[in-house]
Amino acid sequence: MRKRETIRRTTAKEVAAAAGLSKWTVIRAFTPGSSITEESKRRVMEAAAALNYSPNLLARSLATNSTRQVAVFVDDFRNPQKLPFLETLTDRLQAAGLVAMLININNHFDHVHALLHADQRQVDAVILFGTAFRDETLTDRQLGNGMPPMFVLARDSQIDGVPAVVCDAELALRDIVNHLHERGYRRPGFMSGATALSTALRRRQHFTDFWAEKGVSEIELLSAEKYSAEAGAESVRNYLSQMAPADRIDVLMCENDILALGAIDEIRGRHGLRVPEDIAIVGFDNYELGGSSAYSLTTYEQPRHEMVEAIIGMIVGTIEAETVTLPGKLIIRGST
Amino acid sequence: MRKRETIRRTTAKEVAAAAGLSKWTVIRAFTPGSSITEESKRRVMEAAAALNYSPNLLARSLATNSTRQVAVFVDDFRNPQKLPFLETLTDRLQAAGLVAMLININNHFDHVHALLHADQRQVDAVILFGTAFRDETLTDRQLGNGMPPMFVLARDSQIDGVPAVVCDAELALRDIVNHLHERGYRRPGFMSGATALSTALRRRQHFTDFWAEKGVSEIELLSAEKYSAEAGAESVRNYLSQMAPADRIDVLMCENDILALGAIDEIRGRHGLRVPEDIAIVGFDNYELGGSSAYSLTTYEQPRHEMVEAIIGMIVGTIEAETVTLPGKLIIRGST
DNA sequence: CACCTGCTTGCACCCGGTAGCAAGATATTT
DNA sequence: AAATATCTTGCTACCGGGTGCAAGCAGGTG
Repeated sequence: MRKRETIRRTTAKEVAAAAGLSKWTVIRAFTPGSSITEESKRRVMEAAAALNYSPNLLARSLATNSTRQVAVFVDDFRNPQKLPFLETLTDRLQAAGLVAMLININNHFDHVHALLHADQRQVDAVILFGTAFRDETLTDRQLGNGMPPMFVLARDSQIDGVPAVVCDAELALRDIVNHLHERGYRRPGFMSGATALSTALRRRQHFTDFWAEKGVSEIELLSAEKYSAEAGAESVRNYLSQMAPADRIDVLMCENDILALGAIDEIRGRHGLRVPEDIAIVGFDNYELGGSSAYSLTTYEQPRHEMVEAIIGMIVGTIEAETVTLPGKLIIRGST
Repeated sequence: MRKRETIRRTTAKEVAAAAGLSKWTVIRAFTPGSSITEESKRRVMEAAAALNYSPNLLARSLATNSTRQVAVFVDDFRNPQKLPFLETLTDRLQAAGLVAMLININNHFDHVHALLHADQRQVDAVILFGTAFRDETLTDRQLGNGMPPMFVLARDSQIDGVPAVVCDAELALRDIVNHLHERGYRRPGFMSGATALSTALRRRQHFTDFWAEKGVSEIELLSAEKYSAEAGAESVRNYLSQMAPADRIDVLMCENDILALGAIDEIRGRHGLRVPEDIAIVGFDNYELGGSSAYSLTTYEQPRHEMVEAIIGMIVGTIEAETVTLPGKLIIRGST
């Protein structure tokens, strides 16, 4: 680890010697609310400043059985929406005196590995950010037995007893379908990115249900497999090549903005069609670039700050609910 | 911390009792290469499995003075390029048995705070990812005195003795300028996102120098203050509104793809100009969306994987160099 | 001036591991 | 079979703090 082994950090004991007090008094000076005279505190602080001392959080964590570290599991880095979420999440965690351990869940490092690792590091909580265990994985009794509490962010929890914070999908899809219906669209399509995911299924289900309420029962289903612009484009390409112009959908809702942007590119570029005149497009997430004049994408914004505050509330224990569902905001732009 | 205080994890001592051995033997069973009989190891492993034991990495870190945690400082979450970099970085760190602590540097939590915090958590290294201390901050003697080793990723180091891994800016700008010159452009402009940053200045300087070699000494300088599509668009808007069409630049190099995408939107949308016919555009980073047919942005790709491998090599000590400069790749598309 | 109260301070022991030594057990040599 | 070499195992001490108790000390009271 390059040099680190040779590094000598000052300890409370050394500060104590310098200040002519015991190490416990030094620790008290650094523990708010503990009983210590002003005079001793001053002497400790002077010595500490001279020696550049600060308490070893590792040792403290070991003794107090609380690390104030939170593992954040992420398994999909393709969605740029993750970045502002990570920004808000790290910011609010830090404000709450916590720190994020970012764990990349992938083929080499799966959920079970990651959870075991996080547990070994004694994290205070695990945030499953946009990811969830598959049901099968759960048969492992790795869970429960003293594992750190888990929380799901921005996706439905699939595990009993694991709370989740989500954007209200029912409200979102109702708003979207109402808007599309008002605009006069009647032949809707839905593009999912990964049909196995519960969030995906939920959005699609609500989309279908609300259209049914409007008397539209036929929903064209496209599937992109991955959440990337190319995948979105490819999915549209397949659809358009199979479908006679007269039978085409007049509006396509994409499960997220990235798919939507890829879809728009494909519709305009390779097929020379217009958005929204030939096919209208709706996304989900309000990714910055969708708002640019090139795309002007109608989308739905998740209440990022509120969601992050809620999950932190769950972690620190001020919120008890099992599931927090927060309303987002429909952003109407030129693509519909 | 919700429940965590009541959680009881099994310790080596308890496993020892169950297996009828001492705690040291239990620990040996979990320490590769230590001297222990097959029989004892089997008994320990059985007891450990039954009790669901795994070693406490916190305690180990305290005893070995090595946490295998690396703090990653990020201060700009606007650039989507950060996300694939974070993906690669976390993946490779995990493969090396390290884990990333993601720290958000912002107004509430500045570099000095963050460094102090990282140090208190005994991280093995700090990666300044796309961020660097300003020179003034360094007058603090907070550095050096046993602080964890720091490494700068994707930006020039501004601190003596702090190694950096960067994409070769000289090579990149030479390739870009050669390409633009070949294509026949002769009136170049350069848009920076934050002129205070050394990386920005460096790219601009090379751009200017290589054009000078081609006999073009006048470079129009635009400034966007921030790295966002809007900022890029605004900067172009200001420029176009001030400049008579005849005097305009014929190619604009933007410091990164996000600025470039904003610039393209603005040029096409509000001004009805064509890219590349009226103004050609070059970006930097090869952000996925720039490759879409809507933008088809000529750009330069940083060698992400090599850069990440290099910085990890520095951290684990297999690479000694002070600065590693790696060649990237010019991606020529329709915008030039 | 003795006595009680309450704050400070030092102490033994603990958190859950690691390091290195020495005794005990086993294997090898002569 | 005795002596020696090698491997196992348990132990003490330690990493750098935190906890609860008891002694020390101050101030206030009768």
